[in-house]
Amino acid sequence: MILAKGKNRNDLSGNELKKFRQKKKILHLLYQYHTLSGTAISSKIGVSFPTALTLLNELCEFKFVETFGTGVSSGGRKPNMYRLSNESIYVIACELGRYKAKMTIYNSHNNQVTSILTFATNIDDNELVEKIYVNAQRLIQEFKIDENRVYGIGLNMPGLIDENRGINHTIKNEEYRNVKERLETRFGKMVYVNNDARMQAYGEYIFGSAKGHLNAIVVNWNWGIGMGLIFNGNLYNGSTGFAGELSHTKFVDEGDLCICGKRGCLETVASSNFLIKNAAIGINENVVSQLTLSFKNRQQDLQPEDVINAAKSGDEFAISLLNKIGMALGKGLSFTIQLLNPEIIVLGGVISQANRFVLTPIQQSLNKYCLDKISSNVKIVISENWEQAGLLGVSAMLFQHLFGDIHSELKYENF
Amino acid sequence: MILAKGKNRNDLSGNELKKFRQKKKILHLLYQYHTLSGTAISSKIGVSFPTALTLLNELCEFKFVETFGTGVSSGGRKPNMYRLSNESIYVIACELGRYKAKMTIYNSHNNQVTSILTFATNIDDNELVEKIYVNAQRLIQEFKIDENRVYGIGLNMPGLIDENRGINHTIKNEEYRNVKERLETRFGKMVYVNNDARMQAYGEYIFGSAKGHLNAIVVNWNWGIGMGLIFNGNLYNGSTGFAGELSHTKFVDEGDLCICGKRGCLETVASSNFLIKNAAIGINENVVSQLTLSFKNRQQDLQPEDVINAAKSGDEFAISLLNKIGMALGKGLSFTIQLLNPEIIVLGGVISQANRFVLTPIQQSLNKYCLDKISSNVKIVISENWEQAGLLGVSAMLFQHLFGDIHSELKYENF
DNA sequence: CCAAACTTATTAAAATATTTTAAAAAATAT
DNA sequence: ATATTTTTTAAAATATTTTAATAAGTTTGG
Repeated sequence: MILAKGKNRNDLSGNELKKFRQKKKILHLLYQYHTLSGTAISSKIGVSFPTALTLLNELCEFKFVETFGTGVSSGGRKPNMYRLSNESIYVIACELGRYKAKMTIYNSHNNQVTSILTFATNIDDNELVEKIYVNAQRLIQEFKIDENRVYGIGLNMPGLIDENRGINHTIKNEEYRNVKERLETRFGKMVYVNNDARMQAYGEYIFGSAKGHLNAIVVNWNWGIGMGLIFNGNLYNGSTGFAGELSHTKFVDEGDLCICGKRGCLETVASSNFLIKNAAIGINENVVSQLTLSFKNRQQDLQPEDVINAAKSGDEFAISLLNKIGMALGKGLSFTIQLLNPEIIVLGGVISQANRFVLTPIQQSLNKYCLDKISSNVKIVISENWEQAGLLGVSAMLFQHLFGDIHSELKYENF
Repeated sequence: MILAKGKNRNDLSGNELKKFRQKKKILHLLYQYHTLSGTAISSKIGVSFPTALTLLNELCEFKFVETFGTGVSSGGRKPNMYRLSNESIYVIACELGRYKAKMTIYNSHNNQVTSILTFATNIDDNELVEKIYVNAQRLIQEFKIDENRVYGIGLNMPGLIDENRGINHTIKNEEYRNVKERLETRFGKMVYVNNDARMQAYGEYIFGSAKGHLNAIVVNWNWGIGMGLIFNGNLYNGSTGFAGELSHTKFVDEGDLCICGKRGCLETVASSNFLIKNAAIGINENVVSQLTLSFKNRQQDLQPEDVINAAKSGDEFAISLLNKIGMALGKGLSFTIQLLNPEIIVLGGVISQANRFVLTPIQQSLNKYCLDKISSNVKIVISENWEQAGLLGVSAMLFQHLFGDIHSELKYENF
């Protein structure tokens, strides 16, 4: 099932290689633009119309591309439109959380073609790769996907990850760190691995609230403060995969001890940690609040969602706690904005659900700490489809790699 | 003098356009790699060797390219090497400072082909464009440059600049803000305009201490703290051209008033402002120091260089002042490092000349404020050719645009 | 150290592919 | 209804790639 007739990619002759590249370019264009006319394709890949048609016909023959009605014309014959075939290319997307993984399969129109499968695992699970393989097989079989049409596996997971080599340095057992290589061996397909916050950012950029904004910042606001950065329309990893570690910068001189070992990190004053810790203190001091009434005897059950819900029903104590972490995150964002001058900041994660109870104090902080002419141009919004952002991001990234725009081509036996 | 024989770029036929693009690609490759063999070029632009040779011969005919000896071989005939012709393409580079402008001309090997001309002007000078034109003509005539071979003018200047439209929003008189358009009209050639700190950063990235480092930060450390950012090998402007404004972030809660109107900006504690202000205070208090001896009766003459020189000769007061601004900048850089995980930070500008007197306190700050696993990978170095960085940067950027990698092609009547 | 075997580059021709041109088809605007 | 615009198709013209032969080196083995 390949773009060039019955040959190994490694011994394509010059012209076959040329056509192979052109076809990949066409697939990439169709992925990006959904539908295109023959004329549009010929001009975009820089060949004449008859040549473009020949290439398109061959792609149709192999079921990668199909015609899709006619397009609009400004006075003249309507053009035939082409799009990627609905069942041409699938990718498996997997998101690994602290205790469980989510998995689903997307087609080249970024439509989910299976349900979302969940299974228990974690980044230090030695059986991780095997579990991913077994569960992928379950999805493939249950939903009758043609396995030969599955061209890659994308995985996002917590930790410090080298995007190119697909190594997760946070995994304790050194032998299991090379996640990409191990998955590639198990599946025999292309694999892409990156950090969860960054893939959520990419998902928001390609499909979500940051769509169309070339310079965007996406915050995963929860127990930590993950940050994904999009610069000039590209995902930014940093030189060793640490970009966006705002969470562990010092904001309070002699502040609380942070899990990272330092004191007074932003995370200690602007995340769920602060929320729960200070809610507990208040409850112990019998502050007037719903939270005191509900959680006095079961503080260990208190979750960030509970504080948010209390705030939404008007609880002043909960509101004041959210106000504090909003101000604190706002201060952190103000540095970020001054340094990076983004178009948009998208907030996701549990705390973002507090909506105006955090948006207002964030804005107050920006007013205080930013130059007006910089901060007045940045939009701060709450993500609308956070649950899928990470899966969609990893799927989009995989398609980008498959179509060869990012990595050097011919590295994998695709198409 | 064009790549395609005697035609206007706007009515090139399909195949002529194709060849035009291929030739531009070859020029770009030769600009990047300096010399290449025919085989290398054919594989890099994706055509067969005979085709590449045809293109190269045509480029040689028009004097854009020349053969340049033979290359190395690992067992076989030595290849003919090609390079850009020494006198094929020139660009004018101009750097506008507070009170004067510097100008010179580079060839496509980034060699200066004229002296550096200096003339008095400023960003609010209504005669700016005319002065640039007149002085460019002087250089062209004095050094007998073929004016038809000058393909563009690059200008870097202070202020908030929209790179694409070439508009400097900091210019007071609105009618004179569109610097790019006005220069293009006057010269009839391609023009590139951007902010000075960013062009210095680009210069350091392409030719200087940041060469080869895909993620680099370049600091212009003087009265302000300018910052240029390189991400994934590309210059980053931010969404409205404000990227790198670390200088005006709040670092001291109730600090000194800054020129920006806010209080306690980094600039008030980490720039020449702090140095001179606090040196003056010390001198008034008759602190034991060379500076007191030399400047007691002429404080208005005190320059940052004087403090640096005093420190170099062992003056403890001067050393302590430099130590303070080093610690302060270090704190600012630690946020930047945590957020952006760069490979290298290059320091330029007057204060960087204090070398170890500032490098040591900067490092101390990083140790205090950064996670070790992030900061341990970043190199902090002093620029080695700061005086030319801005001119070289703008010249390199212009060549990138000329060869069509960045902007859409055919926009200008080049080649 | 020299000749034979092996590489790699260049050139010229034959084979193949692409672009151009022109004509037909299908739709829109006047 | 006719002229205009745009797409599609097919043939002719042009360009590119392949192939094969030649040239110019390097390496190896006697």
